[in-house]
Amino acid sequence: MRTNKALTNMAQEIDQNLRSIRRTLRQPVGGEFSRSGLTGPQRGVMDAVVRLGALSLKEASRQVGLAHSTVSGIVDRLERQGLVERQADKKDHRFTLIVPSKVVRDYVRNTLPTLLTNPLVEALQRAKPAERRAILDGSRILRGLL
Amino acid sequence: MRTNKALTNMAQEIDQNLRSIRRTLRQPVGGEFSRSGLTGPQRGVMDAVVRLGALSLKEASRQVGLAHSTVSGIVDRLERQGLVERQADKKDHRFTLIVPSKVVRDYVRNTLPTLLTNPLVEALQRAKPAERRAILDGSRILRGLL
DNA sequence: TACATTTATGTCGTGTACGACGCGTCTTAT
DNA sequence: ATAAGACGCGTCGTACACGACATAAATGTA
Repeated sequence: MRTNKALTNMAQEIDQNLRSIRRTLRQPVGGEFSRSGLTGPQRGVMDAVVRLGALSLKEASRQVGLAHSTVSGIVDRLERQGLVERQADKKDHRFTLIVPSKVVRDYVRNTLPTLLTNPLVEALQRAKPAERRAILDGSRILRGLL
Repeated sequence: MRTNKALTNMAQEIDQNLRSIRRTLRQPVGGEFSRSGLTGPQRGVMDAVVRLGALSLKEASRQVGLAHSTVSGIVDRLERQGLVERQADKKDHRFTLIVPSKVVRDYVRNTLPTLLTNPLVEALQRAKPAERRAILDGSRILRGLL
């Protein structure tokens, strides 16, 4: 089976690439806001919280595509850094609303646009249109196959 | 900036796709060998160990593309399951050789080819040639840009 | 109304994943 | 020959990441 050998090699390279990509994206970014050293997932949650103003854990989990238990931990750490607060929902006591802290609200009020400094977005900006398509298509196809 | 908005959306979808892919690949696979429930990374290390017979932690780390501290932990767990053993290198005492346990050696002796059941390889087998290229290219380009 | 079911959180256990640090070991320059 | 540096490994602290479970609250049903 010559084909299988080739596929195995291809799989190996794809695996390496994915790992490398993931590692880079997980890195804390140094963009104005994240002076405090936000990690990738933390930035994702902060982004959703700022964008939507206030959201439940469930909703946050949906927004970032992670299990609610994972997001719960991330919010724990963001809370410890004073970037978000947890509030019980007045209407439905099952919900915990995650809201940006005063510091963050003030910051965003003054310098909104800076939030977009995401390594992935930056990479896409550097990319040629054809490259963007290639990346998007590749990720879509692989995901579909799995 | 209309372009930025589009890029942000694209980044978001790519991020989702990558996450979904990663999640699937990390899943324990159910293929003969992994009756004991090996996880993805564990399978990766086992694969390298079986393929090369014996290798240092450094080499294993290079093979799977993970930090040595990460691989050390993985080997810990494989060791606990009796799948590999650690041996001090006779020549150079700095090295720890990771070798397959007797059980594994016997198993491999009898049914070698079954090792290749990797979800990524399976996905590639299902894929059309053009799709394979798309996946490979996409991952290469994105990695290059980061 | 009383009770079962659903729903949203939180917590726990396990397994990655990394960088920093310390220790023992080898190599090399003096 | 030995002191200085490089090297490999193990461990620690931190942060994901998930599923399973427990809890509390809302909703549906008899």
